[in-house]
Amino acid sequence: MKVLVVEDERRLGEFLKQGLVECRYTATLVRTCKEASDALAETPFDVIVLDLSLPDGDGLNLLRQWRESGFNEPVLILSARDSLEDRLKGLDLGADDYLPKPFSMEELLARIRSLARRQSTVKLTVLEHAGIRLDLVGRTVHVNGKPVDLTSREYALLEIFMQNHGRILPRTLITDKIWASSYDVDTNLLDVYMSRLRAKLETNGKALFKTVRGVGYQLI
Amino acid sequence: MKVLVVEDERRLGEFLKQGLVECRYTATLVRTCKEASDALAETPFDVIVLDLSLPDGDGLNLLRQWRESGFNEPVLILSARDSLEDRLKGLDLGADDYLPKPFSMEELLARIRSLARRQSTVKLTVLEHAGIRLDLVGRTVHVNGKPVDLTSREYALLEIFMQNHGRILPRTLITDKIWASSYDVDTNLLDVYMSRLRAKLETNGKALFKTVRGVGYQLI
DNA sequence: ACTCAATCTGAAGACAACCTGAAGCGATTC
DNA sequence: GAATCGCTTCAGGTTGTCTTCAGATTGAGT
Repeated sequence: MKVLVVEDERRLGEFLKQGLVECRYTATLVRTCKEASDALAETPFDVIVLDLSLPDGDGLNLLRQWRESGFNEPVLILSARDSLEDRLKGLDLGADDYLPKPFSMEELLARIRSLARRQSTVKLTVLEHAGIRLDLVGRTVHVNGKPVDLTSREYALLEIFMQNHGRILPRTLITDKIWASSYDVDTNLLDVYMSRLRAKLETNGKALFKTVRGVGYQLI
Repeated sequence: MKVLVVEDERRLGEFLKQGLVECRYTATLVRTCKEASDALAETPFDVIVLDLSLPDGDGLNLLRQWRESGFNEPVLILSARDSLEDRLKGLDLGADDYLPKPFSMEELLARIRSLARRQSTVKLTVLEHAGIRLDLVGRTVHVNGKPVDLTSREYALLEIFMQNHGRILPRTLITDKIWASSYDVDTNLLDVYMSRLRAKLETNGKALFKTVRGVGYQLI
């Protein structure tokens, strides 16, 4: 999780950076508008903490510039100006949050967590749905608490479904992911593997995978 | 842009709703946890404004429940409790913003805009109209929250109507898109499929598709 | 290097879902 | 009230999918 801190006052900047690092964020500290834009152009960040008063320009202008050129990273504004108008202006220019000084480190961290959570579509290590538990790290699968042995192909297939449950996945989309590009369209490998997955997972009789004729399959 | 307001105090609730409507949002006002969950299950909202003290439970528990069951709509908490701990708790339970009472309507609107803006980048994949929800990515269809199975022809037909709802679509325009150019004009395939779509979608009795004699059909 | 087991692959028949055309009935227009 | 257009139902035909099985391939252990 990478955070960019744009803050010209050295002591506050270092304090923020240290607090972030302690919470296992990767924090980058810059002091000017120019440095900030350069850093942003170079690598993507998950959250940006932006102070408004900067030596070479106004933070609000910088923000407007970013939004106009398509940067959509979540921005949290940090400011000593706490009039209502300032807050409104910041939010309408594309800020995602506005924290008036003075603030507690705890609250800043909570708000960063809130912003980051939304952004990252939550990189979970365990997928769970419809009684199926799939551990991405351990590569294990449990159905209703009981372990199930899957071969690597079967596992890859299930993972695609678990990460897209509810959606109807076209056959070509699935085969592209599992058999790379060298997939012969005339073969019925996918049918065979769907049959096996069903046999191993649908133990209690009720269907987990729905067939959509002419299109593909759906994990309900 | 749809906003769900969960607020039990009637005067404040109406005030919020009116303010939102004046800014051209579609606002729904509910007063209890149960009503809120029901509304959310039925249709998706772009932003949810949640008061913490509700007659039938705590807003924070409600929020936790939602997040655990996969609702990821942006939530803005509205609360008289403005201790730091409350704010932190709310944000870490999955709230996207926290606005202490008393607040100005202007600021609430600015924060809602900020939340909605972020959300709206992904929105184009779902068409919604007349109680029908059509997910273009997942290729799924829901009517009043309930999933409906459609064959590929039926789905293609519905998609045309959803992307042109309100318009009167000539029969030839529809058949050209679905049966390509090799469509025999003497057949009544379109009639057959319209009949099937109606049977599957018009469950509650009221007509969704209007026939325009001699011309075509219209999704109201 | 060899053996053995597990997994992967391709083919074929059975099966079921969907598509299609026709026919009878109902509704609307003139 | 006749004619046209649209609605609904049904059965045959087509096509996609399911299942099984045997041969090929891979990988681990000796």
